[in-house]
Amino acid sequence: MVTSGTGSGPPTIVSIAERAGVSIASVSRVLNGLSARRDTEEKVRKAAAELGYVPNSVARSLKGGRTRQLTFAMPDIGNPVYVAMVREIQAVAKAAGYRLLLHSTDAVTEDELAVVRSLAERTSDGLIICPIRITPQHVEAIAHATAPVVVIGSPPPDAALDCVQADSVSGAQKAVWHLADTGRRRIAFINGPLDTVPGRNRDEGYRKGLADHGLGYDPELTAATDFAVTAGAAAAHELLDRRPDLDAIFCANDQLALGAAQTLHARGMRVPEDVAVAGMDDTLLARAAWPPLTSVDLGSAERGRIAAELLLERLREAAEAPAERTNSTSSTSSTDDTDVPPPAPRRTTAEPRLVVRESTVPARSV
Amino acid sequence: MVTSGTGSGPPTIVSIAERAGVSIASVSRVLNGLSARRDTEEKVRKAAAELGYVPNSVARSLKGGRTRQLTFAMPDIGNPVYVAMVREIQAVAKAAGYRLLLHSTDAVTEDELAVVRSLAERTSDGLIICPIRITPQHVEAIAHATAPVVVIGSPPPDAALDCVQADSVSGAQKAVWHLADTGRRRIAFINGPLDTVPGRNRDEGYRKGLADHGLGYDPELTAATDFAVTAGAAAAHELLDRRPDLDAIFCANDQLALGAAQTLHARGMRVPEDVAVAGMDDTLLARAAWPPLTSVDLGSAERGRIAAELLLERLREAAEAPAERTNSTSSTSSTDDTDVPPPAPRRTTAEPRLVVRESTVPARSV
DNA sequence: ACAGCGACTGGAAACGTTTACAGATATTGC
DNA sequence: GCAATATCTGTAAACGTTTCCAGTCGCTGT
Repeated sequence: MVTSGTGSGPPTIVSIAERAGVSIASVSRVLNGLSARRDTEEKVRKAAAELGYVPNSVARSLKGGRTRQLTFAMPDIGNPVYVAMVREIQAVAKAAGYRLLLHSTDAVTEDELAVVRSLAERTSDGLIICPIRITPQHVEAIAHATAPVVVIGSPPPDAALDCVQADSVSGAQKAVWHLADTGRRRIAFINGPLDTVPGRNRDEGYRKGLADHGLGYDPELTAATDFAVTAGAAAAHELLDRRPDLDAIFCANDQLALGAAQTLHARGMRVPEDVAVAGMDDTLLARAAWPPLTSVDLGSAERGRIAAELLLERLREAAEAPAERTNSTSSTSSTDDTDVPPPAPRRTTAEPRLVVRESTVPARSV
Repeated sequence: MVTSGTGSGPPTIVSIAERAGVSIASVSRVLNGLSARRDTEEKVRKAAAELGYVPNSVARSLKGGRTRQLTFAMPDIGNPVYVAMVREIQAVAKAAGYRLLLHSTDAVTEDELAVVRSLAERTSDGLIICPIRITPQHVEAIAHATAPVVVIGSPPPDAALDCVQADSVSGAQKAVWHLADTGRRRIAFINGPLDTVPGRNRDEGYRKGLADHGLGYDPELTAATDFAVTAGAAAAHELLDRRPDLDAIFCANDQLALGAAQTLHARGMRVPEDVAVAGMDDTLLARAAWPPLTSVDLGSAERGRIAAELLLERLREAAEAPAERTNSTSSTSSTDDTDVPPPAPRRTTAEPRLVVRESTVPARSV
């Protein structure tokens, strides 16, 4: 079917126009489904089919100002939490006819900012970004971005950004409640870095959870480290050395919990009989572990989906109200520096969900 | 810094040219580092900085014919094997200044073919594709693709495609050797679907491995199912019902192995004392399981990296030898239908690597 | 001071589309 | 059969860049 065109290179509407004996305008119209005379349409379709024509999306983007591409930037694709997001975002984007550009920032702030700024290159129509820390520079950059941006994470409350948050405070709280409810009293906590939003929030939830059940906060029962399996294993050793009497370990994510569980196994302690273990994020690791880990689903998948939908909505809005500033009268509105009439930033929060498995509650039926 | 340009819209080289009082050609040259008079360069840089200019990559692509984008298409981003690939590909692409487009095909053949064909839209400069099954249509489509394609997988031997293969035959074989070497005699096998390339190859490796050790092939010891945790658990139940005396279960991937291990736990059998378990792919699941799973690393990460490097090399080649057909003399070469002088397709195979963990060999030191 | 030369610059075309506009047909009503 | 109209078509401009080709400028050597 693919007959080479008149000249070199792939077929264009020009080749089609020549072969069909019509103008390029007619070709374009037919191919875009606008009305045309019967025989014109036939000639064009025939020529296009014979040449194996496929429209050049770059040229189309240049003319139309839209690339039909979205970008998702996250710290590390190796982390199952982000995988869940990618998956949902990809699905939503695909359904809406958008391609998805993936960007790994390796949790480097400079990189994250670069991604936001690169929107000015007009490589993609919008961005979903999942920053590990949200600095004032992030807020600044995102607020002035050239295209819609949705943040997955928790910017400071005064930042006027579209975002989809996890409620890790009440997530952690729920986990602690569950542990306390099932009779645990000396609940240790292995957290990630305290200078990150998730780290701080989980710490807060842990303390609240304890307080709700009249349990005291004991610094000896807590450890802060990296969000990684080996770090979890090491921290668990430390905690057990310090407080051999602990009866539960709550971990700020599943990786840490996995490490903790492995340490317990290695020390010959039974989970959950001797020590209960709970994690967070409810990744596939939680189901993979033995015993399967109780974990708090912070809704990664849901957040990804919501973020993608929100972004698409912003794009729709932008398409309807083109960002023209009508200089109708004189400069009545003296606010000349803020150039966008901001469309009420939206904050959504995904509700955390506790998923109880056998790492905290012994299986009833074998 | 971002002063709004003369007209509306984002700054372009035209705005810069106006502001600097030079031609757009000079602006382009300065911005691309070509030689210019001292004061011209200064004027241009100053104007560009004041306007906050960022080059429009779409226009650039249209002119240059390159998008600086690569596409990776795989069945399902949820699968850790593909995550490993994405990660490596993203890293290589990023280092070379390419963006990465991600495409989930959901293992639908039609979708895979569509991705290959969509290269004609010139949305990306090259494609890495990981088809679940490779049909003649795949081969056909890839051979005639408008841009370089690298296949991760095993096309039929006569297909002239660039590809990076896993050697799952000898991978499976190695696993069986290991089980036999450590004293197992009744080695069961839980496989994935037999009508896929991986399924067939792993079956072959299993049989070879048994034969190498003088063990007979017993259909009662094998099961074929889906590549999923629950499927693995169910299959293990079946096998144990049928042959309670089995002393090892080799699984065609980690998910299946995980399911099998869970079934063993649930039945109160010890791993590895009663039954050894081994998986394949060496995903993070293998490390997450308890006991950690012995697994065969088929080199997903490595294959991703190699595929990306190979693709980049093809792109370099294509850039150097532009696909011009010089009609110098008359049609001496009568081969008129094959339009590309094919540059010797390259087949690479990643060497499988057995990773021994405690699911087959008891830990020595506690 | 002038020819000759080199370095730099600006005009214009090109990449492949979409689309406003005006001009050319075909259709309708009488 | 003719005017009025509706429908369709072609020309040309535009999107933002890079790059070819002449042309201009300033410099060197004499």
